[in-house]
Amino acid sequence: MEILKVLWEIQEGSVRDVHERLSQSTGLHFNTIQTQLRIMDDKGLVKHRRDGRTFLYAPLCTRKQISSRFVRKVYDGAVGELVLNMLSSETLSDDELAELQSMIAQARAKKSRQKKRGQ
Amino acid sequence: MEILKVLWEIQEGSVRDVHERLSQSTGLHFNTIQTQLRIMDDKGLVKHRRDGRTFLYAPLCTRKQISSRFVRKVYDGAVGELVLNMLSSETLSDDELAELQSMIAQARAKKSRQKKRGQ
DNA sequence: ACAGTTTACCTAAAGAATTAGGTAAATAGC
DNA sequence: GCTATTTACCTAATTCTTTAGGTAAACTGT
Repeated sequence: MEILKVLWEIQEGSVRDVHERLSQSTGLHFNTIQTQLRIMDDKGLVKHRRDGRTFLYAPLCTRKQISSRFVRKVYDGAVGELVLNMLSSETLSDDELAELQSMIAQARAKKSRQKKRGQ
Repeated sequence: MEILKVLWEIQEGSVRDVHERLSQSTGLHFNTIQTQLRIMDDKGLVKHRRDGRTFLYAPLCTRKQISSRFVRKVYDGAVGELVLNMLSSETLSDDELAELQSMIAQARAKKSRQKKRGQ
């Protein structure tokens, strides 16, 4: 997960790039990151391309995909329940809440347009 | 996860109870469920009490806790981002969206009351 | 009382995850 | 040209996960 987060941030990077950003916080060995990236590559979580002698890794899965998988696994897909849980347990700033409201309003508007078009 | 979901549903149950509800869908052996429950017990995910000769297991963690852990792990705690992602990628009915909106409105109202009190 | 069932408990095998050591080739600095 | 560094690649140890077999004790129905 930490590796993915780095790749999401830097878009693409070598083992060294990733290792540099994780070594202070995790203390993990260069080869550990290298092995993890290879395994993640095998699993299709990341991809790599050659740049001269070094491999540049890039993420293949997004936070969104991982989150969708989570919702399916834990909530059987009931996103509403997850959001409800998060609203009641996590700390959200008023700005964030306001943004969420407008996002939802947008989603509803879009939905109602789709419905109209369908009729 | 499947075991936890059963326990959340039935509150408390024996290995047999859990196994019965999972055997059709998973085909897992009774002892497999038993071992998993023991391991989950060791890890503090569930607890058990004796009822005569049989153990009754009950969940110790909630969906909410698991979700909070997920948000911390994947989003570094940025719940808003998760919700945004879910709104844009998952299918929510208009009823659900409406409910979310009112939940958020409630959360904002609560927040503004707290702010007022703090002043 | 005895046969069959249910249970906790013990054990373990196979596979995946996590970590990192070693090596040889390429490269860069002097 | 030679030393030091960087890198891919190979290997492996340790731990965790997932699954289930076996056993002995308790219990149940007859």
